[in-house]
Amino acid sequence: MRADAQRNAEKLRAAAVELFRERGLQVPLKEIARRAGVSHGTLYNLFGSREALIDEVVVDLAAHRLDRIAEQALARDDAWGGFAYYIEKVCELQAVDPAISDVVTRRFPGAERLMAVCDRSYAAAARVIERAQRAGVLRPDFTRGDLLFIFGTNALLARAAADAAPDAWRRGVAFMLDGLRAEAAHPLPAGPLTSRQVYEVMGRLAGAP
Amino acid sequence: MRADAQRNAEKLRAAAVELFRERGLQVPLKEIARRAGVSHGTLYNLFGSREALIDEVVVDLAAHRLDRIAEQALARDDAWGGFAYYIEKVCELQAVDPAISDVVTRRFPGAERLMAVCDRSYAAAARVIERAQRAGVLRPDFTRGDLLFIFGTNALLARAAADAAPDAWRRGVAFMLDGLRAEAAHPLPAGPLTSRQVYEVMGRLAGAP
DNA sequence: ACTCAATCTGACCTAGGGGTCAAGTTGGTG
DNA sequence: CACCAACTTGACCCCTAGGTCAGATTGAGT
Repeated sequence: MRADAQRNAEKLRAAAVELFRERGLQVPLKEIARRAGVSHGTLYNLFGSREALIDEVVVDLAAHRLDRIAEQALARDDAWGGFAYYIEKVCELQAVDPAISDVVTRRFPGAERLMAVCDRSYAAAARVIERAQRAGVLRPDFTRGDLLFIFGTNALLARAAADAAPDAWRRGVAFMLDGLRAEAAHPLPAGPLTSRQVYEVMGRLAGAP
Repeated sequence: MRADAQRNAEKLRAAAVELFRERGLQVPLKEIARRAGVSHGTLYNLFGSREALIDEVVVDLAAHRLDRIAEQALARDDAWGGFAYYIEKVCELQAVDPAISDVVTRRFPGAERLMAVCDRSYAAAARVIERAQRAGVLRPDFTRGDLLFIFGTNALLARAAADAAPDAWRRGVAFMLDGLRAEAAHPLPAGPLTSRQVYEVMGRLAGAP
């Protein structure tokens, strides 16, 4: 790779990470190129697709932060505190960083590394949930799919409120958490979804056809 | 108004109500014209704007249904049952009818009659909430703004899940309701929003710039 | 049946995003 | 320093959606 290409790739990565974190993973690629000060043709030359760019620029960032949250959640003594910590921190991350919000929420089938991170994070979430359920503090009818829907809707709310009321999401999450405690549980009106269904719904929630 | 114009207006209203209820209030106007079998120019001639079309076609429908739900909620003896009924039924309506979902959610400043319906419905919701709070069954820190956010996020989830899992929204709403009971309440991490903030956020939640 | 205003149509304009590629520019090697 | 492959550019294509308007058409009054 020639030196100028190297430089341009670096400028593009920097611009991409900025814009992704400001406005989410769907920012127009042309705008990234504009901020980087290169032609959008160059962006396509060097990366080929949005997914490839995301894979290079966002994945490690997201992986690191999500792993850390799961780790700290599991490190807490009380299972409920760990569960609540996990949900709150992930939601906070979503509110603060639209890029990560989209990682949690959106399905990008083209971004392989990103999908791997999602899977790992999902597995960690499952551990947090199971621990809380075994301890009898989290309602037993709560599933990983329900967790994803919480994140999915929180992502949308937090983004919508980012300017006008940056903490608005906290109230919704708090209500939800109070409803997830084992002692608050009343029977659910509908059974759990298959992971196929969850996948479908998450895709559409984030703007698929 | 000439007879052919009358006929076309009728065809357009019929097509609009169909498409609005199938896919929400943002369906392309050209598609409505196509289904009505007229040119989109005619649609602009006869109605002028999307808001005007909505005002003619959706408002009464929505008003009637929303009023009925509020009425029946208030007719119930137990305040909690009434509150839960109200939320469940509105959310169900959102799941079943994307047009009404958008009425509840979206701000259409151009549609005067629609805004009036929203206000009336909002006032009815306030009565349901207050009654439940006075009875001590609904947590006292719950506000009308929180209710709108529930509807706003439910609208998005229900629409995303419409095909793959038509009842998915029920679980989320049930968790939420369990968290809204007075006896489930733990202190909230953030204070209530001003109505200005709620208005802003709802606007963006439904896709404003 | 004639006339003309009311009405309809569809080509055309805007703006925006995704994506491609011929032609021009330039890094770096012999 | 000359040369060529690597690289960059921006004009161009696609599409979707909103919106306008000159000219063709047609309802209905006489």
